[in-house]
Amino acid sequence: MVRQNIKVAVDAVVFGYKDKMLNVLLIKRSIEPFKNSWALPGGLVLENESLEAAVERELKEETNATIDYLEQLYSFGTPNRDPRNRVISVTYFALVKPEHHTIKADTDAKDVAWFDIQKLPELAFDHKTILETAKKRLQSKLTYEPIGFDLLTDKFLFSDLEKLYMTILEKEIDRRNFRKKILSFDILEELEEKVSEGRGRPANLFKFNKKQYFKLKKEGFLFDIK
Amino acid sequence: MVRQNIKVAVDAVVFGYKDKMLNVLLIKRSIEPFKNSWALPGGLVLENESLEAAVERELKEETNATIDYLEQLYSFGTPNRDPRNRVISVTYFALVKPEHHTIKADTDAKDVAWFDIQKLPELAFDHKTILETAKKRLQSKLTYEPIGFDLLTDKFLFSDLEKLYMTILEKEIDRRNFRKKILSFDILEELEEKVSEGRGRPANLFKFNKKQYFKLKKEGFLFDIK
DNA sequence: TATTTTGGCGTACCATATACGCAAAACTAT
DNA sequence: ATAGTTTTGCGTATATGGTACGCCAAAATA
Repeated sequence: MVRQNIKVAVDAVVFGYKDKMLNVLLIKRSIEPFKNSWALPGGLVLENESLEAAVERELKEETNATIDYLEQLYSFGTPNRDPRNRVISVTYFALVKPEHHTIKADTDAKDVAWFDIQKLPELAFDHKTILETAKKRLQSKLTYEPIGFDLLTDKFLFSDLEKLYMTILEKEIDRRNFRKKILSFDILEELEEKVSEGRGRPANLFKFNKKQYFKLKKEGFLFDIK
Repeated sequence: MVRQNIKVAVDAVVFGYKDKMLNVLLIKRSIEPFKNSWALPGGLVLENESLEAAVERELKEETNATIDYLEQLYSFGTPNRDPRNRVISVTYFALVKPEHHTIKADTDAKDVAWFDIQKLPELAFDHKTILETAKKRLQSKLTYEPIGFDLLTDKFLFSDLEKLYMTILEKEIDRRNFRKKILSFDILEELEEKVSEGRGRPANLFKFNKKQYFKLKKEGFLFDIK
């Protein structure tokens, strides 16, 4: 076999929806290169570990995060993306619900933090590119798969869902048409509970019915929000 | 840095549209493991070569193919997908126009061949899975990007395009509505030339206007065929 | 000359997207 | 209290685009 000394790493772009803004989970590097820079969580794959297992392990080790959605994003392999060695990185795209937003609560949390996607610091390596790729994936996927629910609490208000879509897609959405469309899919469960948020008419809580969604999907239903 | 001995390979699923059927380019393995099995073209990435350069080099070496469209597909990294070593494969998705269908014409061609996707032989490693992933990508991408033209000759008949869509999407398409839709996009150039194919009324030749497509895309146009 | 085959244009209908009016239920200020 | 404001939730009208399909033209074949 040809002599080859390329290392294989995994990196993850972990999105969370916090304070009505899209956030990303970053870690502060404690070693060179890019010491003290912020970077995506990740690291080298172990000898006998699948790629997915590697991401999950790194996220657990570095951020203690609980992941609600995970999928492969893209592989980055430009020869000099890491100044030390040739490293190709298989990147992943992850979503975290608000109930899992507390990260590294057990140890000191100064080296891992959520960043509003609008106010990002300089990132190590080519992580800026990776993050932009992930953002595009999130935006397009939001329109044809119900992944928005993996960024909200189990019980949520319709206005939350609507604001999430507007924030991530960066455009205005007509409240009434959006509601009509989503409800027509018949994948939400309307709960009895009502919530009053200070002002305005109290709203009903909803729950995403995953089971129902997969049933409909199998029958040919396509989730589709313009 | 952690000790790690994982090899990095690239493999390509190369599609061609031949005899009104979707074809894939395969090579016959001359060494173990899977000696004499058919497999996707590919091989290990060289130390200082980008992933794309590696695919292009392997395709050139193994098949002498000229590629008209290339994009990354997915990375496969299950620990035991290669019985020898841990190998992760970054796979690519490629399209070849009919004018570039002749492969390995300069040497003996017995170890590389086009296969009708409906009549595939057994494939080495996890290449069957990779091919299925690629086929799904082709089917979905065909509906939202004008990649069908990279499977046709520069000048083509409308009926060719229509048959290509029906073949790849595996469904009937209404001739008249399909024509109306595509023409409404204003990305085709109607040539003066007419072609008579034996029987029936002679048809006009068309050309895909790539420049015009990118201009419209930049202005917000979305290619979309149901 | 009649028939078959493929090309090309046009129209009618139906589903869905989009725009937007309005009342109910809470809070706030006077 | 009462009027004004905010947010929720439902409904309707209209525009747009998908889909079904009729029809004729032009060439080859029988």
